[in-house]
Amino acid sequence: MRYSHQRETIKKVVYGTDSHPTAEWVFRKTKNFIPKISLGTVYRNLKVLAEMGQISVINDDNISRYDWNTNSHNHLKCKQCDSLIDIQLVNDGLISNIKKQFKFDVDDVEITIIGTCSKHIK
Amino acid sequence: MRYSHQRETIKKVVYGTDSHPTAEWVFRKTKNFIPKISLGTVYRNLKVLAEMGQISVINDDNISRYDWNTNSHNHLKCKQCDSLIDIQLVNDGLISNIKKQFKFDVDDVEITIIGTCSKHIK
DNA sequence: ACATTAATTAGGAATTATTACTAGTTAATA
DNA sequence: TATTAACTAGTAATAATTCCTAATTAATGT
Repeated sequence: MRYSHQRETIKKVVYGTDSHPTAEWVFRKTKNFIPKISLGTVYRNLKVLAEMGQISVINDDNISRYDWNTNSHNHLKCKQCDSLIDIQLVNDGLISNIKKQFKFDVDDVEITIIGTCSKHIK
Repeated sequence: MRYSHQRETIKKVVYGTDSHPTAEWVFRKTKNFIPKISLGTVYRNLKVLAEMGQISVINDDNISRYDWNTNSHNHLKCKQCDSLIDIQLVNDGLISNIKKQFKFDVDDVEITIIGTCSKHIK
């Protein structure tokens, strides 16, 4: 894998936010540093960064969002502001239970809690 | 809401499978009963059925899948065969914990366990 | 420094999933 | 049976993403 200024910049952009941005958002932000960058380049590099395990991909309402946090974690999703908030739920035993109960080899546990965040509870 | 033969047939098709089908799949199946049905009609009715709470929508890898089972439940997703298997995890206390810990009003908890199902473990 | 080369890019076309539009059809009601 | 508003088929439009290709560029050897 050759060095690429575009890829490094895209990576920095993703690492610079907690907002779980979309490709489009990363594209707009990266344009501030590389005005002629193309959207295809952003998509391609987000994909390779994910494949290299340097960022992770979140599947939110049928659009992909990206996250510098590659540790296993969970999300609160607020219906009002559409924001994703990182949380860490402890599921001791869950994985081994699943394995026993369903003979299912667990790679990852995706948990998203849908609701209303503190800012939007009236 | 007026009766519609198309909508009833689409509903029966979704209720007739455990496979969490895509709109495309429902379209193909429904064509066996109504050959001239259009894909737009399928999408529109899947949406209204979901709005009426008669089916639920699952967001899987950036495509929508539909489920007759509208009770809160969870899924095992096999990477090998791409199938979704219904399971019921008990999260006693999870919701009230989230509420306390994050001041977050929970509507729904989405849990998907990614891995390899029994058929594909070697 | 310079030439070689294979990876990478910009820009645009293509693809996929989904929604919107419209003239014609149909279920409900009187 | 006539009226009418909801619904449909067929197609165009949109949104997110991937693919394609000629030009550019990072890495390597000279």
